[in-house]
Amino acid sequence: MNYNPNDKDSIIQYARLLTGQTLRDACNKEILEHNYKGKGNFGQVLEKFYFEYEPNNESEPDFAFAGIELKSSPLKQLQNLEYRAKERLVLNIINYIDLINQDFETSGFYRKNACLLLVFYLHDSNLDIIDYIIKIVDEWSFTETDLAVIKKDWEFIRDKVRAGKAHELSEGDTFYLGACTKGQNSNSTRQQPNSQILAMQRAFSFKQSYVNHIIASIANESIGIYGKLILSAERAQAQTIEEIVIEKFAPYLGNTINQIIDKTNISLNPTAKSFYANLTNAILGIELDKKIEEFDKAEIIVRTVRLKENNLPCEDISFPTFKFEKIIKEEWIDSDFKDVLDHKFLFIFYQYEAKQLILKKAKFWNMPFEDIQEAENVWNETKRIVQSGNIVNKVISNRRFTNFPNKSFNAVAHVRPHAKNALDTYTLPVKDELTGTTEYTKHCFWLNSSYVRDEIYLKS
DNA sequence: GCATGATCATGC
DNA sequence: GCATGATCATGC
Repeated sequence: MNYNPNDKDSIIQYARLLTGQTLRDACNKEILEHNYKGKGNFGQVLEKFYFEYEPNNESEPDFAFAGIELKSSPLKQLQNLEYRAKERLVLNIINYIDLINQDFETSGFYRKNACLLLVFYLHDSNLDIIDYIIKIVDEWSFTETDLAVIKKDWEFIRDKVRAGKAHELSEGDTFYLGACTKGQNSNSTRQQPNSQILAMQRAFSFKQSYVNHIIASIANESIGIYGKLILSAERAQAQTIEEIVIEKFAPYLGNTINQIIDKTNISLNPTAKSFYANLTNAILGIELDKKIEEFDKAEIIVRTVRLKENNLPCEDISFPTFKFEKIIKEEWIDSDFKDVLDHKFLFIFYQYEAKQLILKKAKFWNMPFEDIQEAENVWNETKRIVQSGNIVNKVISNRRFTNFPNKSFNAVAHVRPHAKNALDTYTLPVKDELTGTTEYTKHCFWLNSSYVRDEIYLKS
């Protein structure tokens, strides 16, 4: 070995030598050539052939004596050549049985991950993993403020498992630390305490955006201009992000938009671009040109909804368009639609009263388990329609009506166009039988306005 | 007044 | 040029 596995500085110095190299360059060539058979993942090869140890038991850090856990994770490169996390950073698998009897400070999660040695490599699907270029290597541990948020996330996950709801866990439940699914398919299940229902195997993980902030901090680079909601670790220990945000909204509930503008002492043009986003920033005390660090790290999707006097949103809630060719190749479990529904949302409701918009409610929300199953039905039906080649149901005065699941198909979501115009299309994998067209107006999934009213606005 | 098709406007 | 959040238009 070229380093001392019991000495933290020695481990980190040795790890840093990886920067700019590939595993093929950095590892002992004879050992690698004799033992690497083109199988395994990057992390395993890194452990075996660079650090030259066999993966150890699950509950202790990889370098137990030095208290360091080795983690490697892929990067992608943006058009402007900056690096971003390609995916979430997966930490230890959750043992549902053990978890419910733990406290955060003495938990397996914290013992194992309190100090991480991070190795980020540039992913390239054309290359063998031992030819990936390693870009960023450094030790990292939680800031005090983030640790307080993560502790609350961890406790939320533990308490849900305690309640016998491990099978209902969602990444949208929590802010920075998620319980991500781990395993090839929905057959990767485990027993859970306090329920007979088998639960998907899950692991603690940092959300992809959170990993970007880690990368920025260790690479000392900026990924944007941010304002903070939480100004001290003490605040993060005392209150959740949710409580802090709801508290900031409270003084403005019942106010008209003009009253909010007056109170926050900002100048906003109501017809301007990101008017509602600016108003939200003003209420939260964030400068208008800044992104909100905590929301970004937690991948919170903020949506402003205008309600009619009868509580029904003026519009349904849209999501990004899907590609017809892609959806037929996806499985639900790793589909884009499920991914977005596994996020945490902040809904901000304004309601028309006597033609004035009044701030009524700010609410954090993530889709309940049973509704995600409903959304799955919509997704499955959509995939089926695309595969069938029966997109168009009828054409009436040049308007083409489709067979995609509509509002009466499902109480949660439906599919509708979402395009620049009717000629803004994606290619169809199967030619449409009725019209013979090989491309179709871009569509997306929408949350039904009635669902938003009943399940998000009206439910306390 | 709702359901569904169609489109706008901004920012990256 | 396109993705995204938001909104308009038409017909029943």
